[in-house]
Amino acid sequence: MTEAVSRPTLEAVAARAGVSRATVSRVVNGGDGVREPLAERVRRAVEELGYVPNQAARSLVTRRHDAVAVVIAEPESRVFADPFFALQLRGISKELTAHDNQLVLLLTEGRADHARVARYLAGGHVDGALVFSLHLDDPLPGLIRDAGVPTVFGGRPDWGDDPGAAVCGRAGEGPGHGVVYVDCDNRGGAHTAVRHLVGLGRRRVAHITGALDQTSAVDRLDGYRDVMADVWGEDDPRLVVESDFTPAGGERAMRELLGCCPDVDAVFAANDLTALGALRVLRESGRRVPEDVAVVGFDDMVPVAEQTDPPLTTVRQDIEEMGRLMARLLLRGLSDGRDRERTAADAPGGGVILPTTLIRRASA
Amino acid sequence: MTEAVSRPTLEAVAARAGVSRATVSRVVNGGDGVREPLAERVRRAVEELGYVPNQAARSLVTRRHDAVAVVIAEPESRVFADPFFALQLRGISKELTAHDNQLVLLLTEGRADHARVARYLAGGHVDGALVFSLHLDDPLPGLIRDAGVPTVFGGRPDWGDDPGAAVCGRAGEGPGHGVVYVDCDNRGGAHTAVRHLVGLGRRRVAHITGALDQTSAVDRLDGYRDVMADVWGEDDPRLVVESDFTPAGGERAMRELLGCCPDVDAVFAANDLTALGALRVLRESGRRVPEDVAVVGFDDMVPVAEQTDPPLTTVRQDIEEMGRLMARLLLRGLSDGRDRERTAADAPGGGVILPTTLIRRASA
DNA sequence: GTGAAAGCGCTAACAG
DNA sequence: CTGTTAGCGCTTTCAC
Repeated sequence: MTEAVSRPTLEAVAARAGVSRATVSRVVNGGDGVREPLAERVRRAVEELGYVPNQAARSLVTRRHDAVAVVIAEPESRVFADPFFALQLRGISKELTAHDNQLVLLLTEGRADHARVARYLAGGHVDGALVFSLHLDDPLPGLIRDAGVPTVFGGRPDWGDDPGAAVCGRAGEGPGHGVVYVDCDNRGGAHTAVRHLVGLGRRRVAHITGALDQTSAVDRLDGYRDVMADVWGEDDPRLVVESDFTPAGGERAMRELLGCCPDVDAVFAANDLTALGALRVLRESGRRVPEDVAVVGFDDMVPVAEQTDPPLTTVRQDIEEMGRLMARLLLRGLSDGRDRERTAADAPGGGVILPTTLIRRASA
Repeated sequence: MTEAVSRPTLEAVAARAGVSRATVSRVVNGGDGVREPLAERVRRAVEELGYVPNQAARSLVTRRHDAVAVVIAEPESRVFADPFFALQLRGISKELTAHDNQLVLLLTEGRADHARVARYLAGGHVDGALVFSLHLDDPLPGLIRDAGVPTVFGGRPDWGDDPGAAVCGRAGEGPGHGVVYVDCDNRGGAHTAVRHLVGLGRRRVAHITGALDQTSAVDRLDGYRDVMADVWGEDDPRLVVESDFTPAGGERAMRELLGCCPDVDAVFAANDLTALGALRVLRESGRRVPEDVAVVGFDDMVPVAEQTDPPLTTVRQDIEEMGRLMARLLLRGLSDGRDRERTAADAPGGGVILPTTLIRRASA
């Protein structure tokens, strides 16, 4: 384990280049207002000494860190079971990197970690935070809001704006005014999925929900109900089975469904993993997909959806883009905040909802 | 997006408690050598003002950051396709959190990012680095070594110590002396897998490799060859098919295998995802598993291995523990380095190899 | 035990 | 344009 070595300081570079510290600082930070011969001398000195600015010293005076915290509340290990989180992170990382910001990852395992995260955020280590508020009763969003750090949420927080916001636009001014979040159009995606099944001539369309303590699951359920009510006036409650976004949960729910409604001819699963479980049970029960029962998923986790038997028709959301967008929104907010003093009135609250698209494969 | 507010300083706390800044500093940092009545006054002032130390100021003088970088080189998106990386991160995060260290995540998408990472590490923003060196020809490990930051590698680097090191102990002094890494016993795990198949009476045991530009894949292949050579003196090269750790790759390889060696009666797949693909092709071809062909995987990604048909027999490695161990080793090295000046001689180089175990399910 | 004083390395007014 | 001068908020000798 190599030992860290002490780095040269601005002072050293200044001495070597025969200029003042201020001049070196100017060159290092863009070089505006330094005449070429001098600037070149400084650059050479920087090069020769292998000078790298000390970020701590810089932050101390600028009060900027060029770092953003990503907070992932993970009471259940489900987050790690599907690649959702990884894709999101990748999108975030790309955007942050493009703007020379670091990504500080804060993983929480439960209540005990909340205080730590709040303290960290309040401690002004980072310029802003990207928070995934996974569960409806999560106290974290509140704590974070109190910490007074610019924040963008991933997924509609339960106290956020109304979910029926304009696709790919700003949501209206709701109770959560001032809250910024990015989500996909869960409700609209569910509409698309269910309408597609209905359009296929299916009459007994069931829904296996996600974990209903997450807004995404609730919104998808609402979307399902919208269409069912629209088409048949009222829905058969037995066609809705609560589950939890996992393959095992999907299996369980599908079994329950076949038990109480053997005439089911279509299933809208809350996500691809759930659909995977449902497909397995359908096969076991001797049903053909899509001939006997059509199945639609949600997410379009490509490695999953393409590999199922038959390949899964699903509602695609661009997860990586969501991550990227969250980061972009945060960084924009930060630079806006720096350009001019911000008043409470122009806080750019609201949600950005990304569109979804139906990917037709063989299962429906 | 809430605006950040300015925090109280040490000075403010000192004023409120009626003591000097030095005293407050002492209390905040453990409180040794401050008499109780005073200390209590300070604590109350801290509480009332909601004081949180400014890390930048602290780092500037202590030269410590209590932060560790995690570098993940990800030229291919495969890293995100399986939960490997997430589990590893979780283990790391737990250990770092327990020691009040932050996790700075550095994701790289290609060569262009290497310089950035090297610069960041050299910039002294973090106390150490945890690096996953995924590919044999990766220049990153070298760059990082040059950056002079204490580092622990995840997975044996190609220029590291010899792979046949003692299980769960320190590896010998090889060419990569001074390099610290954590890996699982890839070769030994392969031995176990292949011996198990042989013990089942299988005579035509094939191996579908992982991406051979990663040491884990090479070591598993070597382990396979060890046993084959041991049992039959020499191996049939057609029984080894190169693949890439993905389900699609596993399918392709399995098809190739069935084409050239239709008499194959066992397959050792380089990981569970590969086994998944192989199982699919075997089923398609009408072969029964394990009756006609026995299959063993590697990793024991539980959500994958338990859900295959039939459930997968596989070599388990404790991924989360690997992450935790990497962090522990790094932190230990860091605190050792602080306690006393370190000489080159006592750099605790070497690898730590975690054991693997065979998990018997139905596929072999 | 406690306080006073001296910086850590850098940026940002302000002069020149 | 360039240099001089003050700190940013904290820790850490060093006196008392």
